[in-house]
Amino acid sequence: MKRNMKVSTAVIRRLPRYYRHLSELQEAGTVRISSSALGKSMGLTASQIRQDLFCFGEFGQQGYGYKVDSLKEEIGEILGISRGHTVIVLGTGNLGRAIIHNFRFSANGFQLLAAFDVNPQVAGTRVGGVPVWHTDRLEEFLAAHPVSVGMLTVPIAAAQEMGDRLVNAGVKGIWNFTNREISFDQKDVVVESVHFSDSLLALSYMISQREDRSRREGEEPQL
Amino acid sequence: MKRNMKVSTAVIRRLPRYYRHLSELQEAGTVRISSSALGKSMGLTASQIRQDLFCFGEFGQQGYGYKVDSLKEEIGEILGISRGHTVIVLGTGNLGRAIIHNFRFSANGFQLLAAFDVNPQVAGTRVGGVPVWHTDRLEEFLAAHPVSVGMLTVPIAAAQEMGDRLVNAGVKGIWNFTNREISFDQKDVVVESVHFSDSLLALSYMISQREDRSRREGEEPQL
DNA sequence: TAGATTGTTAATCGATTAACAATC
DNA sequence: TAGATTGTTAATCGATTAACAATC
Repeated sequence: MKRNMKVSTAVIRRLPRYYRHLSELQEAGTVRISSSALGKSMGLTASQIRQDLFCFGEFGQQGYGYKVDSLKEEIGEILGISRGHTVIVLGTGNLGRAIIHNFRFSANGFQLLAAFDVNPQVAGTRVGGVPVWHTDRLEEFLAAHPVSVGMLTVPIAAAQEMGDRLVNAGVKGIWNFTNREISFDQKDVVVESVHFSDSLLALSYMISQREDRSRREGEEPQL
Repeated sequence: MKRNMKVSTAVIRRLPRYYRHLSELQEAGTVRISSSALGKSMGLTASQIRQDLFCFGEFGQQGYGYKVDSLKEEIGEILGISRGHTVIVLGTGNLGRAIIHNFRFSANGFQLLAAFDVNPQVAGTRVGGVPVWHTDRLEEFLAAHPVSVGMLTVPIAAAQEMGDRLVNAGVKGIWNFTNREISFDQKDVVVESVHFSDSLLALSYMISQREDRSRREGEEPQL
């Protein structure tokens, strides 16, 4: 299941997409799929899919393709879905609550252990079944529970400070939802940011391009 | 401000990051910055930044660097921030509400016109100052208001259908927060997806790698 | 002026695509 | 067996990096 090959970030970013598409195929009852069929449905080439999988091992059968179930399973393993990862949520504002309520942590191999908030009114309550602690007790909690990932949905001004507290207490993964880039000296800490702003601005750029194009085509009607 | 050059998606994805970093520099009162200083703070090479900007024009001065204010302004223009883009929100569940409350649409050049929900109890109310319409009246609304982007925070099962309704009514940009890949026949429609799942699974992969590495190093203590 | 830094072309590197023998 | 499709190496393409003349 493993080669010692350096896996590019481009490949890493595609792995969850494979996993998601295979899950959908599985739900639809599809048993086998070829690299070309999967590629067509995902907008990739068959070569690229085979090349990506080649980084990790051999998962198919010549002349047949891939079994949807087992390929999904294998990619899940590669992604670390069955490693018992744990996560805590920092900040139970609108966004924190929304993600606690909506996001299927367990479907992605994560157990959501607790949430934290600075508001003493909220501490001691539950959000979506998850206990909320006061942020003052963060280090106490981390000393007692192994936490893989801290999810940051705190105000932008608190982002780096909360990140530092997590990292100093040994958390290795930061899932950053604040619109602030954060960084750490420890080289073994991984930061994954979800920047809504970057996403919308990229969309803004793309639709602006289309607008210009169609305006040009409007001015110069097709020959 | 424009060349006719094909701009790669890699460059497009970096533009919002430039914009964000320049905004932070501006807030910090920084007046000028060189490509090497900006690169260092963003984890890019000076060459890459100059090459990226070269796609769009000349924004610096030899021997001096870039004026933070005007470079930010120019990149904002490229991203389409002052084009008067508009957006509506489909689905006022936890996530929709959270984004309506938290996300600074106007700071990204978007005016949030309305939200839509299938729940008749919610229709007619306001969320964060934004009027909520019943989804039945979506087409009526779109006929009366120019909408650049529809933001999808509906249940996964409704994603494609709501997208189709938006696109059939002329909306060109879809900001997709559902964990379902959606697509459209119209080639001038742009879909930008925010897949929380993909993001967390990529993080899961990366921390799993670190776990393996540190376990290996623990077993074979450094020579 | 001398020093710094850009704009821009050329060189390098890495990722994607193509090709095909192996084999189910 | 013949047909299909993988695993894997080689070729191509595109993105990043390097270099340097132009110039502020």
